[in-house]
Amino acid sequence: MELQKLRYFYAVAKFQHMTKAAEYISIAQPALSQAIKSLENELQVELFVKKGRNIVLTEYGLYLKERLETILPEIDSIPAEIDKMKKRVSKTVKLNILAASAFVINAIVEYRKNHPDAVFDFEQNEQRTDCDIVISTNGLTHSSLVPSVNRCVKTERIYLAVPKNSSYSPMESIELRDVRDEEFVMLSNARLFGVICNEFCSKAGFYPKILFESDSPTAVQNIISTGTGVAFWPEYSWGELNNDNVVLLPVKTPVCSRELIIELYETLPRSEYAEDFYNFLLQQISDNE
Amino acid sequence: MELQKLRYFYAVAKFQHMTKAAEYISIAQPALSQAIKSLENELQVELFVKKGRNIVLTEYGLYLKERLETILPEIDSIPAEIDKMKKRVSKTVKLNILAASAFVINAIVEYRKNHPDAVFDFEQNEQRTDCDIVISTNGLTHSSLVPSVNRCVKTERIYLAVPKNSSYSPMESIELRDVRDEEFVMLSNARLFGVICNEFCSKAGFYPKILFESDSPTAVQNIISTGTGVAFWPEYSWGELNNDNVVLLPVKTPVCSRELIIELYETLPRSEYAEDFYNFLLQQISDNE
DNA sequence: AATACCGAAGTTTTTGCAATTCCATAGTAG
DNA sequence: CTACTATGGAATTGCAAAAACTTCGGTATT
Repeated sequence: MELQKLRYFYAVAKFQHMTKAAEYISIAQPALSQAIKSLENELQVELFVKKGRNIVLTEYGLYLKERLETILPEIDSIPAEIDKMKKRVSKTVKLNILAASAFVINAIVEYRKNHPDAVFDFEQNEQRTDCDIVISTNGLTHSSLVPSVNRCVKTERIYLAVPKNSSYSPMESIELRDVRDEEFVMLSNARLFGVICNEFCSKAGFYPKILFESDSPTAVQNIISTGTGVAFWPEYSWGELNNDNVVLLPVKTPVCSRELIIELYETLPRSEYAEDFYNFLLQQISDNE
Repeated sequence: MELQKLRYFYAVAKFQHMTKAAEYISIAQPALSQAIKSLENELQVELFVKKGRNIVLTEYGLYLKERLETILPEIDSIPAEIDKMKKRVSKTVKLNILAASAFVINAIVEYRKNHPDAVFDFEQNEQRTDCDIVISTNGLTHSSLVPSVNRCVKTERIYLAVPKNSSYSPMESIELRDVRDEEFVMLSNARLFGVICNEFCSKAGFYPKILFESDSPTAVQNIISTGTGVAFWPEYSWGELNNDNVVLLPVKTPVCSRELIIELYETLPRSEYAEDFYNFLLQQISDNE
């Protein structure tokens, strides 16, 4: 019961005519006769009977034809579907964003304005290695099996966000130890960022009092803007800060920054937009400076 | 996209392991590798990727596997279904009953008491030629393409049915012309039988007055039994007459009879019960005598 | 005479196997 | 902790068997 024979059979069943069917599928007529006979042999059933010098379907042949009526289109749709998938996949950029997710999300939104057919597969997974673009930081040990084809290390300054109505807001910059008694808002799930910030504080000689641990930069903004606390705010990672009630102050000492590592990989299948989006990301960072 | 390759692929997809799959489907591992590669080539897509020293499905492979999950069982069910059909068909006796249908129906009911799995395909169609058993009469021109393997011609006497309360009922037999003024009940749809009966009357020198034309022997019985008419009643064709209000009289002149021709054919596929039922039919006629 | 299916012989393509190679992991010793 | 070795597992190559096609000729139907 090979598929080809079933297709042959189906053609003959439709034409009810060997020669025409053979012509249709572009093989010699004896080959077709043989194929049908071998199929009949396999099923141990007559599929056609001679009627005059033509042939007609038997009860069994009719049944087989009806079954094939649904099965063959089903099978034929597979290559087409896979082709569609291929197209979609080639337009997909696989991202592994271990840091600076909000920044990348903004970049994606911006990028799609000019490339509306681009698709982004966005993950945060230290294990995953088969991505086009990985963004990590100096605290992370993301080890890919293959070397990146391009790699950019960007120093990201980390500001102190203070409420506008606080006494700090008019300052140009600040010493971190000056806010040692303030209450801090920290990101809970961005643990790595939390670790770094704690290190800053310990360099400044204090251990921060935690007012609130939140999941989202937005929540951090909201809490700061109530005037009840301060927070560290990374230059790029959380996107632009556009809240009139919060002010970002550079920290004089200690040096508050971290390294953003943006890597481009050659994946298979080749992603059409990967390299272009990589360059777009770097440009976005430059524009922010 | 041959079915075999798809099956091979499916095995590999299930095992996620070439060698094990090759063992499972009983071919050598290189053959399997080649088959998969050729499938990948046809679809222009990688179906597996190496992971360490094993292989795992790609996105495309996963999709193909899921599709096959429904398609393969669908195809595999076909031979089984055809086998079932074959069994059923072999137990079917194809009848073409151009005369004596009631008689045959009784025989079928009787026969199935001893052969409950026998199936009867009962038709009345002068065109149809691929039947196991054909019953016709001397007035019919049923011409099959092949000669019958067995043939039995039986003379069927045709009685005159009269009401029990009529003056004819005590007689042993009757001259047809004696009932020339009676009103007749004729079968309308059994046109051939009607023709014969009209011939009998014309031989007897009269044209019968028609009281009623009916479709069913039962209706004929009912009408006769009201005492309002007489009718011709074939010896076998309409089954036994068991009605206390009607009496069957042999007709002395003209000779009232017709020939029942019962033929057995060799059909393909071979019907298991055809010959046996043929003999049963003949025996039923003998028993009636 | 024309149409249409079937059969036989020869050729090409596909499929399968065996031996081998290549690669990645795991184990082991210095 | 590095390096050498063993092992598991897939890919490559070369060759044999089987399947599928083609051409040519045959036979039956109209």
